[in-house]
Amino acid sequence: MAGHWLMKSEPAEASIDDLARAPAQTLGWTGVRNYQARNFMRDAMQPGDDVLFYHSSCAEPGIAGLARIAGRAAPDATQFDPASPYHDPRSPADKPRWLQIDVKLVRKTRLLSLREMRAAPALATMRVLQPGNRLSITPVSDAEWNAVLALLGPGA
DNA sequence: GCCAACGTTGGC
DNA sequence: GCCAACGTTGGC
Repeated sequence: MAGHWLMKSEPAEASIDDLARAPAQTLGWTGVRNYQARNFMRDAMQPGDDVLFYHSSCAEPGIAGLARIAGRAAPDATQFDPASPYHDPRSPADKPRWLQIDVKLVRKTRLLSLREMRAAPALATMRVLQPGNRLSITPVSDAEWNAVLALLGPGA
């Protein structure tokens, strides 16, 4: 069975609508600058894995759509771009420190708000809901994935 | 290896 | 804008 993940994005930077408008409805997930999240991309994420696309740091945080991992982890070019806010001068060119992975839209859903997620007992175990969690990529269990789909409702 | 200082995240 | 939680840095 494919793995499941929740990936956070600030909609001001990359929203579910940006993903829908992207060529092949696919975006490279760049800008991850946390080792744990990078290691998920490098070691655990597989093409075909399911993704909950989560909007963070915005007026209505929550799950905004479903997506899928569309490739393998590869060096994130923004780390070598001095003009990028994600530039990392300490990353060796011959041994890139940061990775990205392609994410392809499955479909936009209704917004499953953070408030609604917190209110759902079936989602209480979700990593993203744990106090103090800041990871931008977190694993999602089969049960959590199914519970999210059930909450999204028919047609989701 | 410790740990204080600092920067970032992200909901509110 | 606030602030708590967390990760990273760097001096020692």
